[in-house]
Amino acid sequence: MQPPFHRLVEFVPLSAEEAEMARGWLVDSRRIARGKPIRQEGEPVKGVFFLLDGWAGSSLLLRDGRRQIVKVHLPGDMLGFPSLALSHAGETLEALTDATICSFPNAAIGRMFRELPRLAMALFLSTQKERVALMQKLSWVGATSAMERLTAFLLDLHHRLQAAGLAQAGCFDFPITQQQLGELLGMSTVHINRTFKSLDETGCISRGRGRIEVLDFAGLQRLAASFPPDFAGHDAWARLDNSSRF
Amino acid sequence: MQPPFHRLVEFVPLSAEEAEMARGWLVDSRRIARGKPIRQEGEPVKGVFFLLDGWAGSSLLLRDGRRQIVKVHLPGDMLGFPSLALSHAGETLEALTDATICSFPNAAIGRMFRELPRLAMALFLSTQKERVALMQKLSWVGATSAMERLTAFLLDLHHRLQAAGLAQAGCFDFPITQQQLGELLGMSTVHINRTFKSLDETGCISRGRGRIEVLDFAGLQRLAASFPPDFAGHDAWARLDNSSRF
DNA sequence: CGCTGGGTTGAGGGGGCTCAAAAGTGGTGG
DNA sequence: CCACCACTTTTGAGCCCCCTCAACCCAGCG
Repeated sequence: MQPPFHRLVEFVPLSAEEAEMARGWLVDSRRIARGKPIRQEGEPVKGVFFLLDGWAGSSLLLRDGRRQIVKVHLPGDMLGFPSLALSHAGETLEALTDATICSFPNAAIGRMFRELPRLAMALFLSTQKERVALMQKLSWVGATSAMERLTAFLLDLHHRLQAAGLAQAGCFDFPITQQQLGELLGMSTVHINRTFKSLDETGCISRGRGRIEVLDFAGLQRLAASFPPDFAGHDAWARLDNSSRF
Repeated sequence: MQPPFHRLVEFVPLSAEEAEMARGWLVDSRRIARGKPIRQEGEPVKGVFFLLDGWAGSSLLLRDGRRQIVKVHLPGDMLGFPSLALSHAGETLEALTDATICSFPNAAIGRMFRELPRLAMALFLSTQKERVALMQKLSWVGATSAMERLTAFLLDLHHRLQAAGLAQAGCFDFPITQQQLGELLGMSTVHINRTFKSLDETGCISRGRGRIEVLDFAGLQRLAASFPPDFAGHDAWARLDNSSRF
C-alpha cells in the first residue's frame, strides 16, 4: 500500500531524497488496539506519531472527569505535534479503532529543521492548517446549535476522508460511538442521538451499522452554519520560497 | 522600550546574530485604531504580524453573522500564522484596543527556514504551544459551565499578562467589552454579565473601570474546571537539538 | 444463552438564551 | 460647562434547547 503522504506533500512537492527519507521513517510501525492509549496526558514527550491506518483521537481531561475530544485523526495525520513544545504531553492520544502508527523521535525533528528545511516547512505549514481546522471547530462548538455542529462535522469528515481516499460516492465508514461524538462536539450522548436521528429523517444522510452515506450534499451544507472551509493553499511553498530580501 | 520577545526566546535562546535580525523586523510598525481590522477573513495572505503593543483578537465569522473570537492576543504575540498555509486568510485579525503591529512578509518566513533553522524552530515550537492553548480553550467551551469558562479565561489571561510584564500583584487592565467576552467564550452578553457579577460577589476578584484585580487565586482556581495548564517546555530546544541519528 | 456495550426513547428540570428596557459612561460640540 | 449622543453595562421576564436520570432495546460474543 502507498503510505498516506497526502498531508505532507500538500504544500511542498517532495524531492527524491526527501521521499526516500520519509519512507525511512515508516520502518517500525506499531499496532494499537481500539480504545487503547497511544500517549497519555502528562507523560514525557519523546516524539510525535504518524497515523498509518485506523482512526485516532486527541483529547483533554478536566478535573471532574469530563473529557473533550479535540480532533479525530485519520490515516496520514501526524499526532502529538502540539505537545512538542511541552516537556510533558498536554493531550491524550488514543486509538478510536484498531490503528497502526509509527513514532518519530524529538531529535529527528530537530535534525529535519537543520538539514531538510523544505520538509520542515512542509510540516510547519501542515500544522498551521491544523490550527485553522481547530479554530473552525471552536467556532462550531462555541457558536452553533447541535444540528449545525453535527452537519458541519460530517461535511468536514467526508472532505478529509475523501482526501485520504477513504470515501466513495459520499459513502464511508463511521466507526466512532455516539458517546465519543458527544465528547467531540460538546454535547450529551442523548442529544447526539436525537440530533442524529432527526438529521437522518431529513433524508440528507442515511446511517447503517458503522457506515454513513451522504445523500444530499447541498442539503447538508444548508444545515451547517459555517462557510465551506476551503481557501486551499497549494501554492504556499511558491509564495514562501521566492528569494526576495528580508 | 524593550521589544516584547518573551514569546520567541522561550524555547531557543537567541544568538547575537539572531537577536540583531529580530530587531531588524521591527523597523516599520503601524498603528491600528481600536476596533479596526488588521486583516479580514478572505483577504490574500501576504504575511504574518507581530503585535508590539495593545490587544488584538482573531475571529471567525459564520454565515448568519455570529462570530467566534478564537483568541485574544497580547503584546509579544504573533498574529496570522494559521493562515500561512492558505492562499486567503481563514481568520479575521482585529485590534481590540489601539495597537501597534509590524508586518512580516511570506518570503521572510521561507528565508528564515533556509538560513536560520534555530529561529525557525523557535517559531515552530511557539505556534505549537498556541495550538495547545487553543485545545484548552476548546475544552472550556465544549465541556464546562459559564462560571468555569470565565474563571479559566481570567486565570489564563493573568498568567499571560504576567509573562508580558503587564500585571502587578494580580492587577491588570481589562479593555474588552462584555460583548466581545461573550463571543470569545461562546455565551450571550447578558449571561456574561450575570456570571461576571456573581463571580464578583464571591470576592475572588474585583472589577473597576477597565481593570481587574484578582483577590483570591486559590478560590478562582477552585472555580475553574481545568488543570493548571502548565507543563512548561523551556528545555524543548535541548530535547530537539541533540544530534542523535535518525 | 446471558452478558456487555452501544443505541434509542421518555419525562422533567435547569442553564443559558432572547427580548426589552433602564441606567451608567465617555466623547463631542455648542 | 452642559447637552446630547453612542456605546456599554445592568436588570427583569419568559422560554427553549439541551442536560440528567432512567429505562429499554438491540447486536455481538463468549
